[in-house]
Amino acid sequence: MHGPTDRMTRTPLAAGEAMLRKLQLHTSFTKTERQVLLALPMNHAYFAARDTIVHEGDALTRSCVLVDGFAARFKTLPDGSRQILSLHTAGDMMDLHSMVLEVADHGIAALSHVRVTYLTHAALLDASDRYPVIARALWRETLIDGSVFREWLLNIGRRDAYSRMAHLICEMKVKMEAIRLAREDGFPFPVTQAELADATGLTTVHVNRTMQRLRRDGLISTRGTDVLVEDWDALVDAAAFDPTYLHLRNH
Amino acid sequence: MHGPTDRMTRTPLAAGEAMLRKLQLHTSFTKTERQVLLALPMNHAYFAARDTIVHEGDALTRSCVLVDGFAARFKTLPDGSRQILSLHTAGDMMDLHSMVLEVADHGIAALSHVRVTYLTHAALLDASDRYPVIARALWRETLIDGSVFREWLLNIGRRDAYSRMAHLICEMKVKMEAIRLAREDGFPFPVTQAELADATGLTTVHVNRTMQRLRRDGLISTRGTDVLVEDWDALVDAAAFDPTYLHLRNH
DNA sequence: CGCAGATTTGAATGCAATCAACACTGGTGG
DNA sequence: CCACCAGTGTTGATTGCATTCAAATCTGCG
Repeated sequence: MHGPTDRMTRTPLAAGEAMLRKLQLHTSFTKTERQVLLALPMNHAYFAARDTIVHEGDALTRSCVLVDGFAARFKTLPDGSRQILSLHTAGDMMDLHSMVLEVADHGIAALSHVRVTYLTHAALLDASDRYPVIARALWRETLIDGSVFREWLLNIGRRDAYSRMAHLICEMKVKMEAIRLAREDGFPFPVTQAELADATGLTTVHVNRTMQRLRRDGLISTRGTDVLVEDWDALVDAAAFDPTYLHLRNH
Repeated sequence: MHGPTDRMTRTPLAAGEAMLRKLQLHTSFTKTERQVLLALPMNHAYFAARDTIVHEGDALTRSCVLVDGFAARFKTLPDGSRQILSLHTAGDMMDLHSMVLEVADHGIAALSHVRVTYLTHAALLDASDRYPVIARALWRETLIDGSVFREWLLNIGRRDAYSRMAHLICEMKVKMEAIRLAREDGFPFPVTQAELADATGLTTVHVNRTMQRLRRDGLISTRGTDVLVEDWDALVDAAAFDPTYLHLRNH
């Protein structure tokens, strides 16, 4: 694993935009607040698929925003088995909690070629102190994060493999739509079955067979790494999916 | 289920103390801040084992603190199956996140006879606005909450039944010790095997057999509803338990 | 082409679920 | 006082979902 391409330059506009768009899904900002957020000092870095963005146990002084691509947070057991805790898309602030907790109790890995932006905790805390709405928005972002973990707990603890996979696909579709990265002919989902296995608590073999069944049943289809939902109602039904836990305004 | 005994009187001192002691496990307060926290208007209520303290989907204007007894947060599936998301002991602020998220995306149930204290969101937000340390402490509390969910995700997704039960017992022991409710001869754990099943994503039958094995292997023993850890090292080893995720100062 | 990573398939095994009783406990009421 | 009952814990037998192990395609790419 050759380290990231780390460019200590001012961030391109799009980086702040991705974060802002995401925060605006649940919070309204004034013009000033938007400007403050966009003016935060940002460094960006690129990672290749399979790179580790943050290592478990690291002490952190900055949080990272996923600007482009797919990433996952994970924990590993001494025996090497891995559990993916969450999947992330553009705009996600993946370790905002480290702003307060300061030590990474889990790792973050790139699933595809990825671009991330770093925000120092110092700058975030400063903006939070000066603008209560920003503080509240960041807090809310971490709370939604927690809400998603709770849903995943239900997913892994009580749904069977079929329902579990269906639920994961529902979640990804809704997330991709929220940030306008889903199209009529499906959404990109460049995640290997081994990674899906780590995310669902299953094995790759079983993920494979379950995905086959979802296709055979006409709920989804795939083309390359894109997923197309063929029958949303049936998928939602199979998953017992209720998007409330995502706390998105438009859902 | 007959409603709670809801007494709209000033809270007895012990209620605020329980919360304060818990917050002080990770945050240092000045005398003033402590006084502000203890002076928050509190109403308390009692519930019997099996009562529902908060219903899934409720709109919330106050958060509750568990003062005495055991409680659990849970989600249910349309088919009636239930997943317990977390177990709580004295001092836990079980739905602090509702302060910002405002709708209960899960329920809270009493596992034993229970005493809770209600804090209005208005009062909490006011105290947060005036004392940044309090705001930070409450945020940290919700972040630790999220950290525990992540560990449970690993627990349920990747550990087998034996390791999973062992991990749950390790967590409870550490939590009970942190609030000084554990003694030499064990700690109270009045949770039925059906509830343990809902917490671990197993069935009651399998929980029963797994607990038997933990006893037979000499890792734990039980007396009534008390649990005594007979071999902590072996238990930690079986669970691959690392208390970092609890973010307690003394561990 | 040749190789590595990813997907797919097959067969055998096993962990945990399911179904069904039975035992034990504490509380209730006749 | 004891019969009764509900909830909890325990045990046995059976089933099945998911794992494990192994190997055969498939795909992209240098």
